[in-house]
Amino acid sequence: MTGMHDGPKSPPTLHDVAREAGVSVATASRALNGSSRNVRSENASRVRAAAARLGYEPHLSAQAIAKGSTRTVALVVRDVADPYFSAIAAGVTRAAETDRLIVTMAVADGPPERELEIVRTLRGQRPRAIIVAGSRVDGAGTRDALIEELRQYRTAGGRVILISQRDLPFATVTIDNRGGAERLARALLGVGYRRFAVFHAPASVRTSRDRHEGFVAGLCGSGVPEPLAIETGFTREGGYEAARRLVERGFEDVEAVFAVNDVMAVGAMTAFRDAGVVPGADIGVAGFDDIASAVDVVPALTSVAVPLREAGVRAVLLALSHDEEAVVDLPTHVVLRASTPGRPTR
Amino acid sequence: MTGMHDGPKSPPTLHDVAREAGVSVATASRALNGSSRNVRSENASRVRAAAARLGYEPHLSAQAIAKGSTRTVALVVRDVADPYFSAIAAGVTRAAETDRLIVTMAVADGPPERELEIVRTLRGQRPRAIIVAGSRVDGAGTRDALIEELRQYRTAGGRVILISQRDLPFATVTIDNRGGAERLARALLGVGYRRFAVFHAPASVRTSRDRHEGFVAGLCGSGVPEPLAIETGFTREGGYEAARRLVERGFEDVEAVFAVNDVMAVGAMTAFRDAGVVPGADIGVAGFDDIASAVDVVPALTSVAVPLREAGVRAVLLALSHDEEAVVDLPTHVVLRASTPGRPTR
DNA sequence: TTGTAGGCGTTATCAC
DNA sequence: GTGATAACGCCTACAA
Repeated sequence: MTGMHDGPKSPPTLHDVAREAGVSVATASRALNGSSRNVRSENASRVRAAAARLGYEPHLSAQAIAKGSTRTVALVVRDVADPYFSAIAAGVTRAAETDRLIVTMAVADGPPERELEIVRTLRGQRPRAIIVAGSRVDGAGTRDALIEELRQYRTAGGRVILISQRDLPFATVTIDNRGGAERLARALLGVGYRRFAVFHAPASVRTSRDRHEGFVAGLCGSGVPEPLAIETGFTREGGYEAARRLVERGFEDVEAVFAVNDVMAVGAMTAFRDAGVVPGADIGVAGFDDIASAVDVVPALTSVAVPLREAGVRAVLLALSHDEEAVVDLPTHVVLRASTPGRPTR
Repeated sequence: MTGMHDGPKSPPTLHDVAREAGVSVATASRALNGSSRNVRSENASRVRAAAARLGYEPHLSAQAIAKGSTRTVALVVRDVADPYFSAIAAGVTRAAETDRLIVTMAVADGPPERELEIVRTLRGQRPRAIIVAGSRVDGAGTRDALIEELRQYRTAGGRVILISQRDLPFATVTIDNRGGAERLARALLGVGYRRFAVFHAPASVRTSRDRHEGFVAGLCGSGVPEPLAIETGFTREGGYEAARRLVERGFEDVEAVFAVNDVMAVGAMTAFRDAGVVPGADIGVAGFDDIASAVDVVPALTSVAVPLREAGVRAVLLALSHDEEAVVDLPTHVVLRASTPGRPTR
């Protein structure tokens, strides 16, 4: 019996491995991680064997401080559970894995100041890159502070990648929100709708604003009236609420609604149904994002497909590149489905 | 002009802060992190001011190696984009934030060996805890290796938390899959269904097996025939596929199907519709998990609600506790909706 | 209360 | 090729 109460044995160190293999730490280090070639192959295998026997795993923090750099990428999202962000996160983790990067995740839901605070503490990790998805960098006074914080991080050698619109001096993966919404408007005009409502979030949500503006732009010159704008939350409940309000107001001739994202659109469809209005038949509904469930909802939701996963992947690629202000533009495309069967052009 | 090509200035260190404040590193360290009280308040504020001026942020890796412990929690999931896992992840990040923990995320989709490999490299981070959600620890030969790996990690002072079934000697957050499925079966019997099909994943997926078994158990003694079991993938496509097969086989009298998770159920409903079979009316459909969209799908999906977010929160709490094999049992409850309006008991 | 010095686990620089 | 040894940025006795 070797002792019944050993307590937490601390993990084996490189030192232990070296001793076990009968070589110096330097050699052990080289055999396991270093530029490999310069160690006698017999010793190399001795070391590897010893490492395996001991269950040695290099202490990443120690490596980080010795090498002066980490293999960590920090991802900031507003809500992991939201399909929009989780799709991006999936892309990020996927790409990170192939490049042996570690992904740390921070959630910035609270107020905008919170986002600033998060980025600040994130810097403590000394990540190779900070990827900010869907920030409300737009928000008032904190905006400048956040930019300053990110800039400082960058001059300290970090990479900043934004997934949003290209309006900040950082590498950015943009999603063609404006263009997509514009094309969606044209497509809806094409199937005969003439009178629209737009369910949008407050103007501080840049994504919402861009999609809204794009939609209006797409209607331009068609001679149809300005769409009815209803402001609400950027969430499923927001969409539900807005639809309820539209019903209460008696529709005001609206034939189709464009909700600036799919979860809002889905919420709206449910609200319509709850009010006895049949989406698709009584009123057209379109969203944006083309989330997975768009196709399983009834009627299937017309939307604008956004390569979210791809955005995550590209963000990591940008993180690895060295182009400080590179911009990757991701296309979006309209997907017409049963929720907008169209109206006869009278 | 101070030089136009400064290059990446490395981030300020505690040393810099100390110098700027005119004190020793030790004092600076104490003022910023240490037991605080024992430093003259004037010096303390000097240091804090200097830190703020320089934009200093402590190097977490350095702290980790100096203190011999991190504030990191590693989360292993099978797919971030899956609402099941993203809900758990949301809970984990939420709880981690209130405890100022850093969450790193790893995705274990590939083969089971991949999971082993991931846990191994995760150990390199020396995280306080490794939380494994929905692992297929069941899978054959790698199972023992994985257990051994986790055990090793634990004896090295790490905490292991599993979110799954309680069949491994580690702290576990359990979800009452069996019980939930059992009660679901009874509820469906209660509204009059008598002939069932179960869409389930291969037996190696423990969650699927438990729900399947629970459902069968719930039927027990009611005199209804053994449900028709159709094996398929644990995904939306799997559900679609299974439904298609059931339709092809002419239903064999099946009045309601139980898909072992909601995304499968949703896929199944779409498949039924595509085949001209109206879910709810022509055939009952029930799922498990009660994902957010269950209520927006048509007809609204009968399901078993699982406190996924809560599971994530509790996992972090367990990570902070010191009970090595604690078990937290999370209840599930049946939610009957329009997808199972019931059949007359003839 | 403050500073000095040693140590944490690695890597990198030098001699050998 | 290999082995001492000095970093890396921080914390923490210990001493002053």
